[in-house]
Order: sequence, then structure tokens, then C-alpha cells
Amino acid sequence: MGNARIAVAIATRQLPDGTPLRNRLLAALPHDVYAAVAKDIRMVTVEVGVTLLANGVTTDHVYFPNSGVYSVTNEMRDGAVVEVATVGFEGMLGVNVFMGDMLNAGRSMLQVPNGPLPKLAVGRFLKLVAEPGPFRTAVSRYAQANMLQLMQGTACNALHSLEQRCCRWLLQCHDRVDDDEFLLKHEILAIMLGATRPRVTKVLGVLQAGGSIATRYARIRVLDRKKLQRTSCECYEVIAAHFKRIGV
Amino acid sequence: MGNARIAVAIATRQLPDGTPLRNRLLAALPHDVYAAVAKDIRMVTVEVGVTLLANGVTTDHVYFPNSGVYSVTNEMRDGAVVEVATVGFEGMLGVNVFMGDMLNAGRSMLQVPNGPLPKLAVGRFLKLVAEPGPFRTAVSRYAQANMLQLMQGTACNALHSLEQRCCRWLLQCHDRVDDDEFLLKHEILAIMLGATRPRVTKVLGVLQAGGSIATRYARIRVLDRKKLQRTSCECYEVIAAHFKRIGV
DNA sequence: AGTACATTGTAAGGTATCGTACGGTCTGGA
DNA sequence: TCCAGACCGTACGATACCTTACAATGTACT
Repeated sequence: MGNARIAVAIATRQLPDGTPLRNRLLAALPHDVYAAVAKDIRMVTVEVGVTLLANGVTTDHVYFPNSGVYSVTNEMRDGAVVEVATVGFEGMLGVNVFMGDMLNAGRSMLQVPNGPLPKLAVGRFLKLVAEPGPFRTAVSRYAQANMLQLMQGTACNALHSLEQRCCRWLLQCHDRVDDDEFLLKHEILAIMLGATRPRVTKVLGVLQAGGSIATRYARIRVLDRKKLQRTSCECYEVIAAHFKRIGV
Repeated sequence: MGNARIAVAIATRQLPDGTPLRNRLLAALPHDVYAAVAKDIRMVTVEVGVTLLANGVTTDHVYFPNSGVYSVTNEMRDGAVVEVATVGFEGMLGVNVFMGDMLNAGRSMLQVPNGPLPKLAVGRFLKLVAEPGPFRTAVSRYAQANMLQLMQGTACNALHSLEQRCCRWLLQCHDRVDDDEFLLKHEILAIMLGATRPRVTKVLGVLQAGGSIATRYARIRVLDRKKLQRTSCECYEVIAAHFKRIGV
């Protein structure tokens, strides 16, 4: 019995706290390198909405989400906040460091909680990506995919309805959480989409009436993914295709 | 007289067709390298709206605008087109190549004509950026600034009014053309902003009544930059500050 | 069970935007 | 000089969205 447990531990890589590694970027590290890096990974417990990387500030750590949904948001002078990129286990928070810019762009925070968050010191990260290899390649591809996501998002915000964008967000969220139901308040969703809370409530009501989702107090459950996808704009598929093509 | 002419030619770098070099990225090349590269630069004459880099296609050339305004646009399945990034003499078309992705993202085209366009073969470009140095640094910084522009644009499209975004576009355009008046049809501007042409006409009418601009047949003249900046959203300043900070 | 608080549901009046259509004006070439 | 086509100005009904406010419901805690 004990042996079986160890076998599993070896077969599926683990984070320092014992949870299985899902982050795609860290997973790209060669086995021996990961073994060495794992010691330097720290697990952080974060609350929804708390700033992980502040805008215009140099940080000492980058984050590699293992579960849950994180957002890079942009805040205007009048306080209006809107999401510009969604990040989950496929990526990282702090790509700007890889791009050679130590100042964070936008504010990164947790939106849908789903477990602890691994972080790594910037210096350690930079050493890992300094040399060509699978990790550097993975991070580079992610940076590119992230840019494609931004491009699609820019167009989407200019052209598509709230309902369409809301469906897109729910689908992207669903992809990053290993459950059909997740913690998500209407207000959070409203901020993400740059809309007002009552409008989001109304849109979610329509989606619920259509049988795509079920909403509870501070929770949303995806019932019919395909229906949700039909109501969404094409941007969900386009972004997913980009990520897939680039191999993230 | 002849000597004076040569002196000028040496003092201000020239493109193969004799026009002075304004593109910031090419200008970052060391003198001797530029002299060697100049032979490989070809000048292209382009028409407004013609596709330079098509979406999802591998190209053999990258472009370094020397004047005028170029756009990277995103096209939806229903044919709706919207601009996601503005490019002028500060940048290049085809950054994705630098990011390690040979497939173009979005469609790049000319919006405001202002002279011929220098192009360089992809292979030649890749050799130039392969080694660390001032050119590689400049391109890398531009890639980063471009990403910041995308982030700000995403938020801007979600939050700001057509009038605000229109002012931002006119300011960005004005920065890239060495004249207060430039060729720009309302319809082009409408496409850029993801709006309908009549609305753009209306907004431009208001701006004209306020004395910020003067419009003629297919032309717009900037009369009062500061007034235009006050009517614009903060995104113009934010993006300009990003470019400045990164040294593009 | 009951209370305080957080979250969601709903409404109303006002503003912005959309789609569409049509007439007016400018420009370039016959 | 005149015409055809390109471009701009304007209008109008329909729809989406915003702001604000308040009522209803779920949750946590006593």
C-alpha cells in the first residue's frame, strides 16, 4: 500500500505541498530540473480580488497557477476596472519578466479560487529561461499565445454583446477549473466584463432560463457547454485554437 | 554643392530610394550593420486597405514603416473588422516573427498613406535579431510596448465612448504623420473603431464644432492638439508613456 | 430560531448606439 | 463644363446600455 502511494507520487509530479502538478509551463521542465526547482517553489494561499502583481511595480516573484482562474486587469484613473487576460494552469502571471520588462503591466489577481498558488523568485525564473530548452520554449509560446488572446480580446470588446462575452468568460473559466460548478459572484463577473452588476444578473438569468447554466448564491454551474458555446461569440474558439496550435 | 549634398546624405541615414530613414528600429542598427542591411531593404508602394500581412499565413517579409499609419486588424467570421494595434515609424509589421511564431496574427494594412514602405526578408531579419545587440534590444522593447498597447486597447474598447476613442486614434495618427493634415476617410476611421460610418461623421462634426479639428473631403486636419487630448480618454497618454518608458 | 450581512432580482428614466436609408457635396476624368 | 462616382451629412425608429435605487433571498453566526 505504501509502495503504491510512492509510485503514484513519482508518476504524477507533485508540488511542494503534495498537490499534483497541473501547470503546463512547470510541467515542461525536464524531470531532473523540476526536481531541483521544486525546492524553490513556494505555495501561497490567496483570496479573491487580492493583488498579486501590482501595476507599474517590480516584483520579486512570478506565479504559475495550478488551478483556479486568475485575471490580468487594467484599472483606469476613474477606478473602472476591466479584465484584459485570463490566466489558469496553462500559463503564468508575470510574463512581462520574460519579455525583458521588470515592471508589471496591469494588476494580476485571483478570480475563481480552486487551491493554493505556486510562486517562484524572479531570479530563479530568469535563470531557468536564460538557456534554450523545453521550458524556455514553453514560456515563449505562452507569451505569444497571451498576445493573441489580447488581440482577440481587443476586437471582442469592440464588437460583441455582453451576453456573448459573458458566455466566453464562463467557458474559459470552465476550462480552468476541474469542476462544473465554481465560486463566482455576479459582481466579479461584471468587473471582468466591464459591465454593471444588474446587467450581468439579467444575462445570467437568460442563460439559466435557456438551460445553459444554473446559478446559486455566489456559484455558477455549467450545465450545457455546447449550448453555452453556441451563445458565445467565436472568440472563445479562436483563442482556444491559438493556444492549441502553439502547443500551450 | 555636391559635397554638401553628400555630407547631408551621411549625416542623416537614407533608405535605398534616398528618403531619410525615420523608422526607429532600423535606426537602432549600428552604422556599419545598417550600411550592409540597406542593400537588402526593398521599398514598396502600397495602397490604403491592401493587405500586407494576411492572418494565419506565413510571410517572407517584415515591414518597417518609415511614415504613415498602419494597422493590425482583426476580422470576425461575419466580416466585421476592427483595429487592434496602430503601427508607425516607431515599430514594425510582423513582430510575431520575432516572438518565434511564423504565422501572422491579424491582418496588417495601410491606413494613412505618407510615402513608400521599407521591407526586409524574414531570413535577413532573423539573422539580425539572433545576436544580442542594440537592434535586438530595440525590437524586443517594441514587442513589449506593443503588448502594453494591446492591453490598454482591450480595456479602452470595453470602457470608453466612441468620441474618446476617436480622439485617441486621431492623436496617435497625428504622432505618426509629419503633417497636421492627413488623408483619412470617415469609413476607414469607423472600421478602425468598430463603429458605423454615420456615427463617426457625427462625432467628427462635434469635434469640428469644438475647434479641435477641421475636416475636408477624405481629409482631416488637427487644429488643436491639446483640446483633442482633453476630449480623448487617458489611454492615449498611457500608451504614449509606455512607449516612452520602454524607449521606443 | 433569529438577526446581520452579503448577494441577487427587478425596476425606471435617461443616454448611447445600431441599422438603415436618402439627399447633399466634393473630386476627377470625359 | 459636366457627369459619375466617391464621400459626407442627417434623420429616425429600434435596441442596448447606464445609473440608481430598493426589494428579495441566501448565508453565517449567535
